[in-house]
Amino acid sequence: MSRGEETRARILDVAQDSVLAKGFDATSIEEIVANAEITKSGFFYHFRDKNALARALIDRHIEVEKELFDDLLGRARELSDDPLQGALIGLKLLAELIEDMPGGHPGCIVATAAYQDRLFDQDVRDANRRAVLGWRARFRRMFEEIAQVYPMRDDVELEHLADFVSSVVEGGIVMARAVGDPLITSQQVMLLRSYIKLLFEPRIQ
Amino acid sequence: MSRGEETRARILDVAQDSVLAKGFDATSIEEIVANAEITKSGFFYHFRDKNALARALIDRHIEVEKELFDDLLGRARELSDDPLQGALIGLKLLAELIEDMPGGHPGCIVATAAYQDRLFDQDVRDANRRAVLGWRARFRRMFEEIAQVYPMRDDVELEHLADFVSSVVEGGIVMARAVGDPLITSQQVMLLRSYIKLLFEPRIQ
DNA sequence: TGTACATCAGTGAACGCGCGTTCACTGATGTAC
DNA sequence: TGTACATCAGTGAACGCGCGTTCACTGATGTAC
Repeated sequence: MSRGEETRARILDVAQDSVLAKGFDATSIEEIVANAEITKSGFFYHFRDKNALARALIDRHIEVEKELFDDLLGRARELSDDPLQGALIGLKLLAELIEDMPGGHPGCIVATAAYQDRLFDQDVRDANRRAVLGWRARFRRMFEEIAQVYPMRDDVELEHLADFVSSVVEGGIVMARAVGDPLITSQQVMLLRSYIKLLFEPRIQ
Repeated sequence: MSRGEETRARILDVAQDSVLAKGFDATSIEEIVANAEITKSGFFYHFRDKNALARALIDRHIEVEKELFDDLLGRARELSDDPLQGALIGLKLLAELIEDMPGGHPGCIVATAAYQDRLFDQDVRDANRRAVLGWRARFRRMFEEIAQVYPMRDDVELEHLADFVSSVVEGGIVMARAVGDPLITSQQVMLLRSYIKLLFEPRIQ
């Protein structure tokens, strides 16, 4: 990583912290450059304007999250050949991952962008939309594999079910923040896991 | 309602629209007073400062949401004496209510406040916290009544389950906004309903 | 190996605009006698 | 019923501060010959 790339990454790091805590508009460039220890004009060397920063934050978020899930589901798949058990293990790993984050899940910039969309230009909104549709496709595949092996106990659309994963995580983050209890997010993920179990797991009785 | 109360309500109405669309900080007082058709100083007659507006928005939101749920669960209770059936009917009514909102659920200011909390003073954060804890208590009672009659198919905490209702709604709103498909929120509520059904409903087989 | 030039990764000062807030004032309505 | 005063619900002009953005410049590193 060159000096320029390092500075750029540092800007994104400190910007993300502030954006998640206060929202995009309330995060001033002045504040970002103070924390990143450069000058204001240094910021504008790396980003054409504030919108370009938003775009870069979302793009990087997509990248990081994709790697995280690849890793998580890959590990889960190693632990079980069965797609249902793999998914259940994956969700448990996800809950543990979130639980172990100091101070709770830092928040999702896709959610902040969703609640501030009239602020951003079409580019940013598109990037945001693509991120969510990417999650949908990923989890849909996961549930399709399960549904090929196990009958469903209730008649629900796999696409809605795929979105349910994202919903519960996003909602769980909002709840954790609102109540001030970081553990809520992982508890909610475990309830999602309970649903998947009841929906697909054959009854032993 | 006196003239002053009408103006105050009009200010809150237009402010809420903007806050949900762009976030609190990005909503200027200038913009609010333009839409409410008063002068800027008229705004400061009704609110001491911008924080007082945030506080009032959250307080009113709690009030409105409480009435909405009282009405909804009351109607559901009229349709069935059984607590489980009542809850399932209530969730279905909720999904329909959200589905019928033109342009989708307008969003939850508790969620925007959750993602911008460092902006607000302790008063506002407390109001926000109380709102969410109120929901928790309400849904917890609902699930306790069900659990007294029906055994649970999976061992989950009723408190977490109560939060799950809020999580799914909040997450569903985020998803609907991010994807740009207003129907997602009600679809997610129907999945929550599916979970409650599988979790409590006795098997017929 | 030295020189000339180009690119990279910034700096420092200045800009104008919009924002939240204040303050002195005002017309309309309500109340006491 | 009329008058005096108080309160309500604002108006209009001005303020200073912080913000995003621009622009001319600069030292360090890379590249060609």
